[in-house]
Amino acid sequence: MTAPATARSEQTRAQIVEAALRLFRERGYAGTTMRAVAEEAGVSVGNAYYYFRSKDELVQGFYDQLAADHRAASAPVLARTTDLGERVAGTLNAWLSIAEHYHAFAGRFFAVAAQPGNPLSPFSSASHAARDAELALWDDVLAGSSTRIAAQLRARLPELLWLYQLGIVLFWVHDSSPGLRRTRELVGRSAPLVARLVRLARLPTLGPVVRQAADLAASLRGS
Amino acid sequence: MTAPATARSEQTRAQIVEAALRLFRERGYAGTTMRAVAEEAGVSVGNAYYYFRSKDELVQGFYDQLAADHRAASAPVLARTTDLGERVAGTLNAWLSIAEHYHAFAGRFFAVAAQPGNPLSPFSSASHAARDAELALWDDVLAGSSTRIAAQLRARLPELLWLYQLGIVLFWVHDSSPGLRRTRELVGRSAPLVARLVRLARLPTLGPVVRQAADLAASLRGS
DNA sequence: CCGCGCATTTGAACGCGTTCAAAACTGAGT
DNA sequence: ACTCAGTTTTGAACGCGTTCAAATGCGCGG
Repeated sequence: MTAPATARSEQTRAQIVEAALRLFRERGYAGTTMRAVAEEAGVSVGNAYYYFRSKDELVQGFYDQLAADHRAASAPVLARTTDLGERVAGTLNAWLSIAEHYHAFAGRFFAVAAQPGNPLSPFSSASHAARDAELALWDDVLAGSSTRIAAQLRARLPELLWLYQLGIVLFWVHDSSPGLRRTRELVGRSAPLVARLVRLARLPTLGPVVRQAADLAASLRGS
Repeated sequence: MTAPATARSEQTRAQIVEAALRLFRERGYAGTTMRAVAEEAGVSVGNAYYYFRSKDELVQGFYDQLAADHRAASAPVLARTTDLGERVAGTLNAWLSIAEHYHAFAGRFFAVAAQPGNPLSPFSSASHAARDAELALWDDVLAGSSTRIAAQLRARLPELLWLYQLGIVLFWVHDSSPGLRRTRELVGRSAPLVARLVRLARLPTLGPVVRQAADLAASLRGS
């Protein structure tokens, strides 16, 4: 954010964001110009740039909004079941439901986010608030589950599940099937598998492998 | 490619590609304009567009070149060892060695490639030749290995290893450590783990899980 | 009321990716 | 040599993201 908040500036900012997200949905990202956003918001182009450093930054709201809504939308399934597979699937399906309004411009969003150093990147320090919120959500998925989890793995599982989610998201971005059916199927098939792997991780035979995987996940974090 | 080949056109094309890759390396992708590429190649801007539909398409050569070079660079390690972990690590390290010249603009390349429908996407039909070449390489990594592999998994492993490679590449793109040290460490730690998981996949206890994972990998392929 | 400093707004202009009509080139056939 | 058709080349112009100097608005203190 490039400007400190006053009542007037907050209103202008909100108008711009609202206009942008509406036009992105209607026309796609590429089909929406800054001139159109400014006009729709009732401000000048330069004014839009006073508040947002770039067109790409206009989609920041999408990311933050998603993370906030994800937790709320996941609450029902997390309250209802202790089955790990169901909790994982439910949490992912909650995300899919919220995100579907934005599928039209998700490709652009993730393309931008994939660039190193970009504040929108899920791995960037600028996104740590949203990322931490997601990690906390996955921690809750695990905490409320009846599945016994290998001790060395437990601390790393929120991150591994978050990475799993990113994989689902990547698949979703590329999914052009009606109703995003293929992504939902992928969730339906992979979540039980994930739950099963988590359970199997307690097998003594797999102890060394689990330890290695946990160490590896830890090293991904190293900065 | 937008034009049929004649000797003259091949020469012009080559000049443009050469100029582009040189400038991308020197100035990065964003710092290189099409006007600069055209001037460096000794042609007009419009002429550059006669051969390449967009600035992004100029990096197609990078992708194709990588896939071709990867096989050649992997040959020594594949001839030397039958240990699966070593073959996997060697194959990935070969890629890293070839690709390092292009690290400066890799972020842009992958950002573009991540967009749905983009011909540069590793998942697109336009990239199937390069993708098939990579899959064939991973098949060779497995075929020349002494590790016994679970039958239901074998057919799917080239793809799974390719996806593993994409994960490494994604990490590499974001790696700013000296000499891309962290990526090399990731390879060094994950390749033995992968080899171990492949071996463990033969355990009867893991049979159902392996079958499920193989089915899942197959469904990722759907249409 | 005026002046000041800061916040907000403006819109012309800039640079860049890209387009496209027209010019120039090339090789084959008569 | 000329004509024709196809290929290659050109560079001005377009649209878009973005910038920035100047104008306007606002609140506070004297």
